[in-house]
Amino acid sequence: MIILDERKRKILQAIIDNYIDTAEPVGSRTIARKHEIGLSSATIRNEMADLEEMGYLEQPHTSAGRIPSDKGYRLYVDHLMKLRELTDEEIDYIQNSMSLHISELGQIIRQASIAISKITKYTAVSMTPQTSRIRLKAIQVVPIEAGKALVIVVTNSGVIRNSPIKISEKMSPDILIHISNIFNERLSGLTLDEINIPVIRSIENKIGTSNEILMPVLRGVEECITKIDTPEIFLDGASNIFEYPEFRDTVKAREFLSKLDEKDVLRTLFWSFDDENDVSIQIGLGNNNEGIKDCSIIKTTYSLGDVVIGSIGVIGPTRMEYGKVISSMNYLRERVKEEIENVIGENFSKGGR
Amino acid sequence: MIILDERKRKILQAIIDNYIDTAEPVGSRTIARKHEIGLSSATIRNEMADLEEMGYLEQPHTSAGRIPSDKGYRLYVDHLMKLRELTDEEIDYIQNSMSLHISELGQIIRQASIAISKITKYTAVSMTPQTSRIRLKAIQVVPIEAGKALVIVVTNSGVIRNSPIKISEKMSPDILIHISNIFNERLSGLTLDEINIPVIRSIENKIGTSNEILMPVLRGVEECITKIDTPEIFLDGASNIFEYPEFRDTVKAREFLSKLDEKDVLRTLFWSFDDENDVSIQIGLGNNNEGIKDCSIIKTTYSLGDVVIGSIGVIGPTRMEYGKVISSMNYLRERVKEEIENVIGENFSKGGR
DNA sequence: GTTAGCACTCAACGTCGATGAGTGCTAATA
DNA sequence: TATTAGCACTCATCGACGTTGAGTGCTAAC
Repeated sequence: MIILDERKRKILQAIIDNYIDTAEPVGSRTIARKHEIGLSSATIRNEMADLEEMGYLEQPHTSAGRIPSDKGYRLYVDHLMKLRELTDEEIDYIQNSMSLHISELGQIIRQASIAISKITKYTAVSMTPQTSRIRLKAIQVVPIEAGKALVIVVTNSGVIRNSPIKISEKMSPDILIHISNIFNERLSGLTLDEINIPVIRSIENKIGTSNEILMPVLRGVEECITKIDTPEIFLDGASNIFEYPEFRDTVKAREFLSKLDEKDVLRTLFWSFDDENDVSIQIGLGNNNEGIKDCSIIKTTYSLGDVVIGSIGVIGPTRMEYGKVISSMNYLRERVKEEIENVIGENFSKGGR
Repeated sequence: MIILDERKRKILQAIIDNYIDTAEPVGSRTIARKHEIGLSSATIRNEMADLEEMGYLEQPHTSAGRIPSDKGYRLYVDHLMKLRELTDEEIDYIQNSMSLHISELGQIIRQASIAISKITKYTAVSMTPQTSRIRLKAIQVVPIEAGKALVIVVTNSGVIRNSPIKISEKMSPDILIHISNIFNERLSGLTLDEINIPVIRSIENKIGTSNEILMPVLRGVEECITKIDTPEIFLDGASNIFEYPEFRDTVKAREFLSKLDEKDVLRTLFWSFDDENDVSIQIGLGNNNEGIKDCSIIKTTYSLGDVVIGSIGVIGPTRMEYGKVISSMNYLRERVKEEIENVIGENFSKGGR
């Protein structure tokens, strides 16, 4: 099935390119002049009327030019758009910000988020998932000073969390090691939601409930797990939206920024569209989302084996420079992959297993 | 020295109260009617002319009412203003958000920052200091799995940082403990800037440079120290500024938000005025600071012994509800103190020693 | 010392006509 | 049959202009 004849495609592409550039409704004459299609404005006018009828264009009011509809953008993104190569400066910038050799995965993703907000001039959102598939890898109890120790939990998604606890002053390091070993033996390899009452009981049985170290350590482990399981969301470059005329109205800007402050909304949005490709795109965010309904999200997800470790997205007006954002994301994705492999030293793959 | 006679003070207070409330220049008639001063508008007009001459008031243009000058606000804050009691809801809110029993100091301060931005409806800024007076308290190297370990550094300001390192696969836990002990012995008690080449050398001598574990651990410690020394700044409730008519202009709002994104500016501002009292106030942020020049900062600093552990501030238009913000800060301060004592279990004092 | 009265100032607001970009339709053209 | 020139019509935008009303400073009376 052919979608649109060649001429209509060319015209639609020209219109959308122009609109992305100027944010002004584009008229037939503009297209006839600026884009080398050998047609008069009248002909283009007829084609535009057709395109509107097919739902690819809209008219803000009778005597204005046309603007693309969400359907129009979709076609544009899927078939018409040209990817925009990154400039040398942009490549340099990404290289630099990704070669800090940060050791924690969350930090790498955050860094990438900052980079993409800088390069695309849109707002970047980065988040960690809340997933029951994360497995514990190691648990350690480490003495800090008399009466104080640190519980440390490491997961297979590369997250490290710690929680300070108070213990009896006369607790010897040997006991701590012993307890660490038991916790490790019983908990490591389990996913977060496999840790339940029976498992805890089995630890209690092994150590003995009377042991005064058990409770603080348990509480410490619990706190670490809570921290791991508490999804984090970061915004970078939120004030970039002021670049764009669609937010020149304070009310609009406010609604946008307030919406982004509602982390749960953002989370729902982010995981609501699928991610079959490396980079997936949601055009138009629907009517329930006052403030961001005329926005699009372009996002990518990072995994380690079959565990999702985080996700980065760019949110901006539907009139977004899709070509540029997508190229940036693709490139950044490669760099992040390399960096994660560097740090973890394991194989990194998109999904699969 | 008496500052202003009783009548002028009453009138000034009434004007500032009114302006803080409405954001509109206030005229003589408004004061005569709304505030029970038994004077006619004409008399008040004369007094207002006096107050303007003395520099406490300003006139946006000839036929408008008066607005307070920075000097006026200063007098207001120091002598005229009434503290506004917190409502039961506000107290409840603070109690709840402070009783999560978070174990890390940075998190407690962040939590307090979120709370105060919610209650005051202004933007809250929280930051950790960059100070050379922080001392290391403990260093530990903990095995995670074959070939991987974690370096953990704890400071006397309650900050805990970790850094994963790669080690030889056949490294035994005993050696790690041994190395931990040496690092502890040589580094704990030192301030960050006391850790220099000779100190490192002494560790090398003790362990022996040939030891293949030394370098990764050193690098891990270094990374932890960098993390400790990297000041963090958080903004909460940045979109609150849209509440206020002085930012109804998109340009203004944008300048404000962009300025807050420049972390170093914020840092400089924050530490540029002194903190003799629990809560200190800077009225008007000067002309170098486009975007926030007509703003005030109200801030408080938290210390543990003689080490500053963090600072929380509220930034908003000079026309700020000083009474409310100050009460909230005072109350929150008490709660944070309690919470820190809870966690640390040591005495907490403002500065002194 | 206080107040009533009055002339004057000036931002804010609404009205109104001019302007111009853009459309749809029709008739002429290739 | 497809394309284009021409024309009447629409409608947002913008500047000019007069009105309104809040507020002032000053003077004269209380």
